[in-house]
Amino acid sequence: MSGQLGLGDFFQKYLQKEPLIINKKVLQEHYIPDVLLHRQQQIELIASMLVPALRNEKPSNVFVYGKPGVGKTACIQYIIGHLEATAKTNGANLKTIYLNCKLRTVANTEYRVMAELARGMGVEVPATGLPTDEVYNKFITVVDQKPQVVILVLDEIDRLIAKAGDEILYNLTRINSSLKNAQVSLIGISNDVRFMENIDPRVKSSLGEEEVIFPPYNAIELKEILERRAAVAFRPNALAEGVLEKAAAVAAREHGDARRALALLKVAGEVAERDNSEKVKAEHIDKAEESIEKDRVMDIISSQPKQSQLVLHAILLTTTGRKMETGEVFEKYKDLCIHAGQSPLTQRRISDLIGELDMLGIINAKVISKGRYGRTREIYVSISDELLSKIKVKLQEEL
DNA sequence: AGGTATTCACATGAAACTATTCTCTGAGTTAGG
DNA sequence: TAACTCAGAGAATAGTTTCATGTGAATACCTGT
Repeated sequence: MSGQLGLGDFFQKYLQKEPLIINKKVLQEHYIPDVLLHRQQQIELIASMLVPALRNEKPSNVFVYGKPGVGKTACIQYIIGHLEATAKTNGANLKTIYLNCKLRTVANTEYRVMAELARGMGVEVPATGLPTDEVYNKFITVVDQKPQVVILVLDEIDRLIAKAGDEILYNLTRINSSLKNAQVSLIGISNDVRFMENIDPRVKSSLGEEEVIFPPYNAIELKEILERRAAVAFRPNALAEGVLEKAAAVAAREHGDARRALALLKVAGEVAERDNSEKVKAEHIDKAEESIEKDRVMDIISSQPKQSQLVLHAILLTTTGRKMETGEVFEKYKDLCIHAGQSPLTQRRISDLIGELDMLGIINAKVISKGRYGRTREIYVSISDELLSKIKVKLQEEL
C-alpha cells in the first residue's frame, strides 16, 4: 500500500468483504453453550448428587476428575446455574460460590481462598493484613447467619494443594462442625487423576464421598462439538471440506481437549480472514497451530520475572551445541548478569528456575546421571529456529 | 572377570531471611464547643 | 471531647539464601582365579 488512497481502498475492501466469522463469542473459552454434548451422563450424575440441596439438605462432597478441556468446568457451571435458578423459584436457601484456584493473584493460597470465599458471601476482606483464622471466622459467621446450603466449587484444586498444602481442605471439610444453621458442601475439580493419592487420609474420606470422572472426548465427539459451534460462529459455507475433522483430530491427539479444538478453529478463522481467503481451509489449521504455540510461548516469556528471563536468555545463548548442563548455563547466566548490571542469584535458585522453565514447556530439562562425572540436568530447546530468533530479540528488548 | 567402593556435579529439601504491602491499634494532636 | 494523624506491631506473600542431605552410574580399586 502506497499513499493514502491505497489505504482507503484497503479499508473499503475490508468493509465490503463478508467476514467469515460472524459470531466470535461462541468460540471463546468462557462461553457455555445451552447443550453440552456427550456429557449428559456426567451431568445427570452430578445433578443427582446435588439435588438434596433443593430440600435444604446437605449434598455429599463431590470430586470431579478429568484432563483439561473435557468440559468439567463447563458442566459444573451449567449445573450450578440451573440448580441456583431452581432453588430460587422453589424458595430453597442455596448459595454457590465458584472459585478457580489456578489464577495466580486470586486464589492460590489458603488465605486468599478463604478471603475469596468470604467475598463470595458478601463480606469485604482485605488482601493482606489479617490473620488467616480471622478470615475463617468471618466466613463462618456470614455463612451461619441463616439456615442455608452453601456449595463451594473449587476449580483446579490440585494446583491449590500443590502450592498451599492440604490444610485448607482439612479445615473446609470440618467447617460444618462449627456451623449451627448452615451446611457447606464442597465440589472439587481436578485435572490430575492421581491428585488424591498424597492427601491427608482424613480429608480423603470426607472429600471423596462421591467421584465423577470425565473421560476425554474422542475425535468424533470433538467434531460434533465443533460442528455445533461452527454453525453459529461462522457464516454459512465458510468452512472448507475437512477443516472440522482436522481440528478435531489435532485436538484429539492431545487428550481430547475441546478447548484446544475451539481455539484452533477460532484462530484458523482469523488467519483465513487475514489471508483474504474465501473459506477456512485445512492449511489454516496448521497456521493456527503455529500461531497459538507462538503466542503461548511469547506470553509466558513476557510474564516471566527478570531473573527467569535472564536464565532463559543464558540457555538460548549457550544452546549452540544442542544440549547443555546446569553448570554451563549458570556460568553464562552470571556473565549476563554482570552485563545487565544485575546481581546474580545462587546456583540453587537457578536450578529451580530451570525446572520452572521446563514445567512451562519452553525448554526441556531432564535429570541424568553421568556416572563418575556427576549428576545434572540435560537441557535442550526444541523450538523452531524462526521462533527461537524472535524470542532472542524479545529478550534483548526486555532486558 | 566380577564385585565393591568412590566420586562427581549437581538435585532436592527444609528452614530461615528480606522486602513489600496491607490492616489494626493506640498514642498524640488538633479543632471546636 | 470528638475527630484526625501517624508511627509501630503483626500478617501474608514472593522470592531468595543458607545449610544439609541425596543420588545414579561411570570409574577406580580390589579380589581371587
